[in-house]
Amino acid sequence: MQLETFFPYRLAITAEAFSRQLVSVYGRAFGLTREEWRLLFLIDGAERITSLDLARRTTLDKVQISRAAQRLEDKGLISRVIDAEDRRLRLYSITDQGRDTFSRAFAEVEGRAALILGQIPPADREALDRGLAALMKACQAIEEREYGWGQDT
Amino acid sequence: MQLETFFPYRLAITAEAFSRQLVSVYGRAFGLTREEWRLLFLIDGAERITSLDLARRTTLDKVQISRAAQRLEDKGLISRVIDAEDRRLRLYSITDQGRDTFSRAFAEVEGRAALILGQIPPADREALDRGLAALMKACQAIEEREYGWGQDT
DNA sequence: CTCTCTTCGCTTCAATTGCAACGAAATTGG
DNA sequence: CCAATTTCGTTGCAATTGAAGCGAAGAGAG
Repeated sequence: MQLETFFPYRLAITAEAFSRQLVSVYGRAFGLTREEWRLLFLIDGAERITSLDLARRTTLDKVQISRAAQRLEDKGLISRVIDAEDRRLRLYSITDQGRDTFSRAFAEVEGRAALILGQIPPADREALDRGLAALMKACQAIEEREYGWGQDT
Repeated sequence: MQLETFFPYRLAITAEAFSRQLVSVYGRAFGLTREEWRLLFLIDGAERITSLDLARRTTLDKVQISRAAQRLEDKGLISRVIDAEDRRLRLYSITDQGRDTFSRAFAEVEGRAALILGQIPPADREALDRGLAALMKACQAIEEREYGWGQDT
């Protein structure tokens, strides 16, 4: 078996290559890490959100969220306030500066993504979208099954 | 824009989820990291290979290769000898124990991958394969273009 | 041959990351 | 109402990772 033709390997390096392209945009031009980028993305879209929701909607754990949010706050892109109803929680919202930064970064990231995806013939692009959706569904099915079993098979 | 429907994000988390499934196999049952797994894969398939070739055929840099190979050698899975023709180079080869470990790990990994992919309807699986190939090609085209330009646009 | 320049692999040091423990706040059971 | 337990966010510490530097080996010019 050749490594290069092994499906899991092809998937991994392709996803890495694509991701690298986008990181080079929001990383270099806007100084954001991948975690910061994702948080900013969610907070921008949700005008007041708790860290529980952030954790639920990303694959980040609470420590990663705490540290990334800290950095975003230091940069003035988001603000955090203590929830009056449950004082253990923090409510996140985006600042004007954060909104501005995000919209500019998003435009560039989307442009870069479109540049790459634009090179793919429409039929292949549809195939990619379709296949990816199917794979994600299959992965979720397996993860749930494992969770149900509660052990490692 | 919803993060969950943003194509780059879907690609990233799907690839991560799939990869996590496989890491849980070769990681837990065989104690291999992803780098070690990839190196072992290549060395098993090539009965004597230099680190230059290993670097060329993975996305690992020379330090990652050096450290992963060190660990593989400590575990007795590979052996490294100095190339007589160019004494700066190391020649890697797999040991009997390494071959045995790899073949068992590979069978399990492939089984897990097949378990997931088997849940996908054949038509979607073909779409995935086709779309992924197209995306990889597009990424390579962009990377080469950048390299040609020699700068960051 | 000798001197310089490059390449390869390893090591060292700083930065990043992940795990576990902690304090603050809320919930539960009596 | 109060003590015990749970949950949330942060911090401290250890392990992993990345970047720069170093010695050994080879290549090329004179």
